[in-house]
Amino acid sequence: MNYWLMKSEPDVFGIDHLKAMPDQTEHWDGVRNYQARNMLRDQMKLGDQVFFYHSNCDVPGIVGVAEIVREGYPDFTAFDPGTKYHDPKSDPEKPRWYMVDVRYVRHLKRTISLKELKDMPELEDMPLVRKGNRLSIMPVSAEHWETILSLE
DNA sequence: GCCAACGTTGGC
DNA sequence: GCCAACGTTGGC
Repeated sequence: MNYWLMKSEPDVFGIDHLKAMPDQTEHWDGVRNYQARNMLRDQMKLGDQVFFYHSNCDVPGIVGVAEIVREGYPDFTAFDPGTKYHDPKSDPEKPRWYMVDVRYVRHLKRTISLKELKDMPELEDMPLVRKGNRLSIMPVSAEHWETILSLE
């Protein structure tokens, strides 16, 4: 079992949106970064646990837990000329972008803010708190996962 | 709204 | 293959 962190802007698609979806499940579309794509396509496995992170908001931080319920498959929004995620270079025969399906598990009892995470010496190796890291999907070690949950 | 950090693009 | 220009992310 692997652990992950996935960022989303609550104004666009927050954890409450996920919870409100049918089956509390949604496909995680729109990732247009190769490093993140490789994780979606190759590494995320059924049952993997995910921290749901809110970015670009008043209090950026981890707000809940989700899990992977479908492994990587082509991100069809790349094929749709009508959407902002359209990428003419992604060919349905040879898709460039991938996504997974994610299901809501629970809210944390409280938001664990980015600031709080940055203040934890145990988490200084976490990519999330390192300067300039803009990846929207990143792996979380089992140790960091437990440390973060212990803050709840 | 600003801007640092980073990724991508494309001319050469 | 280099690198300048440009676009995006995301904290503040």
